[in-house]
Amino acid sequence: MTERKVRVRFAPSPTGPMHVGGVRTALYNYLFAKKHGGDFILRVEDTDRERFVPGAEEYIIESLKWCGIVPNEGVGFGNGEYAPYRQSERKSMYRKYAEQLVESGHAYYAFDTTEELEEMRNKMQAAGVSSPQYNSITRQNMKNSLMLPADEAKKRLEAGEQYVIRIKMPRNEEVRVKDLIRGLVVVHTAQLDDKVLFKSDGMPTYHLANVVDDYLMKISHVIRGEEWLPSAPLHVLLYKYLGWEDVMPEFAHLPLLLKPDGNGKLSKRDGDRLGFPVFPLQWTDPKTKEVSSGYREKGYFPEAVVNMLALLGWHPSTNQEIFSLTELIEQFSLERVSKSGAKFDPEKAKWFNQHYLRTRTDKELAEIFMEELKQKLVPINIGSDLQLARVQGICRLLKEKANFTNEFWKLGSYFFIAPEKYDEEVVRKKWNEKSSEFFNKVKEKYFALEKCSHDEAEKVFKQTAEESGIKPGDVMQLFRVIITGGVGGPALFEVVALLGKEEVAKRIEAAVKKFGN
RNA sequence: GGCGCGUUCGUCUAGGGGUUAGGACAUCUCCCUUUCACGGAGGAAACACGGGUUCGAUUCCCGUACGCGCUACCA
Repeated sequence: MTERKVRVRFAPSPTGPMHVGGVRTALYNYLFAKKHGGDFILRVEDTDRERFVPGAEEYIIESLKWCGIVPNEGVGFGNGEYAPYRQSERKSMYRKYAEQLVESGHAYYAFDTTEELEEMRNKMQAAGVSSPQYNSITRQNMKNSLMLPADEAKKRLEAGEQYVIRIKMPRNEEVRVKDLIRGLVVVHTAQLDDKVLFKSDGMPTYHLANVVDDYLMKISHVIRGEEWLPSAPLHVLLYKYLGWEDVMPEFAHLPLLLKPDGNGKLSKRDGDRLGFPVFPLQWTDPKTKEVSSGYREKGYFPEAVVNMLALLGWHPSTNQEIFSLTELIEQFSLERVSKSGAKFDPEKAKWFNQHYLRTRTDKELAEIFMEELKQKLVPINIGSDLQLARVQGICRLLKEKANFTNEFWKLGSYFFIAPEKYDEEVVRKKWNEKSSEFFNKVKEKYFALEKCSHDEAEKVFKQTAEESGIKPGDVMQLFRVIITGGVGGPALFEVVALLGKEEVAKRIEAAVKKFGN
């Protein structure tokens, strides 16, 4: 069994946008597969038609692509040898396995209607049973092929009566599930119920479909969320009853992603409430038109999201925090996945993004920023190389100040538009009777310069100050306010150089006009 | 309620029978700096509780508490 080729799958249900917890599950599957030279498969588990949401499948595919978690085979990724990968398209394959289980005595037909099931539950609750189950005891009072006379069950089947197939859970056995993260988990079948395997609409439930597909697709490791741990014994039993025990995959149940404040599973609402995305991509609900924000649209880099998610529940033996996807593949192991749930931390997510922002070249950032500038209708000549070079220069300064590229405009709009408002406090404190004369002198000297580089600009400024008997430090802040309107920002003479002497002159004139006398 | 899983700084975590319990984010102080940020230095900050086992337990065992998950013809 250890000789088997590693094949893992990510098997989401298209019931809505996949959130970051799903992305992390996909990521761990991907890392594990790549680490062992195996395959990563995307299988869409759409056995529940009621909950199907249009666009959800496309959303999942696009999200994986954006994150760089690319499956070897599966829906949207060039179907492979085991196609189809959408369970709705595999519908015809499941019935025979369900029937095989009936024949071998491990499952049975049940004809109970929804009303009858409800009645049974109500009765039992009235009798003090808090969560009634359809199990080895209660099944004796229900309408199923185990209790009905043999010919009646057959008759009902032939008459086309609606039925489901349920597993015949043994009365008192121990089921042992070996989990790569949690160790051995032992459950008694007395606690388990006769789960429906095959629904009356001809579709399998998750439990059957999952086991059958994993078997057929030669899946070697099932890596999924912790919410599946309670049903893992059922799956183990299914492998046994189907005669597939020797090729049963290994299980690894991942800890859950928790909400940043308080406790509980991270949910869609948390993002809205706390103001950070829980989805990789922006999503518009097709019915309500409600929009949920996404990491991509919020300005996160996929590397940052992947890096952050990788460390939420997994840790290498070193203190390394920054990982490329390649490094993650090299170092990943299921043994180092933690057992407890991880609270999601938006602040750390921001820190990761800041890191990756600084690793981007000025040119890459300029390309991103240009897109935004176009939309802002900034009067710059987008097509020209000269302007690209200028925006690159701006990005070089701005990337040291920002966490996200979408903060560039807020941080650096003064590169494109002269300030309209000036920091009042600085003006009030620093502007005096000598200011107009001093800045006019600076302006003239800049004009005399052939090229107003940042070195030259600084030298000239300081010289002028000295000549006027002013300490440079006393006018620096004022100069910044005249140029940018505000008090913070990149090295001032870098800004001056990028703006050019004509623009600087204009801004000095505007300020002198406004505050002079 | 039942069953299962979990519990180290505020958060993510390392560690593991004898440690000054380590790192990162956040926070605070200082340095750098014309500003903001970056960067650097430092500070504050944790083994849920109770019993065992042991010379010694945060680490192993058992309970308790708390949290989470599951308990559908949903996945």
